Amino acid sequence: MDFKLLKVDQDSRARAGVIKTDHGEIETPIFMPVGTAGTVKGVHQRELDEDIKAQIILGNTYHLYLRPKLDVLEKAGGLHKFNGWDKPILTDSGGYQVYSLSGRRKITEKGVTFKSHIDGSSHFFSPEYAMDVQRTIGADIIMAFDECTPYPCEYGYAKRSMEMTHRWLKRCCTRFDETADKYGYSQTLFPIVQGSVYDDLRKRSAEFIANQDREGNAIGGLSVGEPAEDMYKHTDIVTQILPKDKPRYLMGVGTPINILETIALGIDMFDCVMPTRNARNGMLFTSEGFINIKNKKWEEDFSPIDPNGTSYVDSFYSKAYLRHLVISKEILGAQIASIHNLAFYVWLTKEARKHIIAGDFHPWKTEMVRKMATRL
RNA sequence: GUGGUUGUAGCUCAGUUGGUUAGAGCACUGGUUUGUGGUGCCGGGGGUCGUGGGUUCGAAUCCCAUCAUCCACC
Repeated sequence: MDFKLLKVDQDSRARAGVIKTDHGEIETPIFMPVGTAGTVKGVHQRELDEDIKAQIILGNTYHLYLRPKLDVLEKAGGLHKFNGWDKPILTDSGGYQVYSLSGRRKITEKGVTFKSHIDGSSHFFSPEYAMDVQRTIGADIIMAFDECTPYPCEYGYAKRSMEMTHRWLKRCCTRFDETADKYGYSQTLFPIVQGSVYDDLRKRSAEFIANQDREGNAIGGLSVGEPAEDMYKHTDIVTQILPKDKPRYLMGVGTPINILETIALGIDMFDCVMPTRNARNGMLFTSEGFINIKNKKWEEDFSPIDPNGTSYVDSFYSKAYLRHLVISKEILGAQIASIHNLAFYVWLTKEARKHIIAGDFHPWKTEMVRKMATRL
């Protein structure tokens, strides 16, 4: 993997760059659609590529490991071959599920024992095994196995958890470095900064992660319920420490406003379930604001979903029809809304990049943030 | 025609030996969802308890009549 920084904004720390992988280039800042179980829910690979213009998607280690299971993925020749997506894939390590499955798992220094949500069976992930699993899935970018602390989280726990995540990271790096790329293309490992909402912990963690000198770095443990101001503050602390010549990935973020604000702080990569999950529930993001398509006021609005939208669904389908589909829980409703929202998210990051390069990112961002807060 | 069953929110139904402004789920309506368990979560509107009488301090609840419903038998 290779990262080239093309331009840094004069009024903020926003950056435009290019990540090169064996599965193609990624222009940053970039939003990465989440494809938990090897599929971006409700979206065809072709739509992802041609309509949404996604440059990289996510897979989830925990989910893929449980289903279809590793032997199937290995026989398929990796996730790219299995699902037909030949652009880059990043896998989350399962660290987030350690957080979201609390109650079904037990964390020790060795690793995490967890129970499958599918059949209740017990499984164990060590940092080493999380590397092996992600290599087998065939991700281009592999994430370190971490503990994502909840919010709120008391200082003592946050500190101990962060220190364990750092020790786990060492183990991840060792295993990653002593194992080979699996399917003939290069794989890389991103470490993750933790530290909850404590300035000194975030600073320490960012320094530790920076010192590992991997090809890219991530910030985790945010967007777990803390106020947006805390998210910005800690992203700010961390991006001032992480190396400038490597991509920075803010995990799990966020709303369009969160994305714009943290691009300004120097973030290059984002992922979030919001555009797809909220799409399934009728929330649409547009360049003029957001829409709850289920609202009665759209019942007889036969105008296009989003006249400014970049995807074909935006002009092809009307608000009234989409409202009908979402309310009727028709599959097509989830598909149309997901394509729309993902196309918008990718457009938003692409547009940010354009303005960073053009040199007018700051005024553009200020105006966009204002619009994004508008309920249509 | 006779005997019985059931009538409570748009739908499916709870509702104690009679006891405050009659509840739930779904539907409707508004908000929310941040490294996805095809979801959660929070709020709101909506009922002359089939109808008409009666008993009682008090009736969805007990009594009578009536209408509707379904079942069985002539």
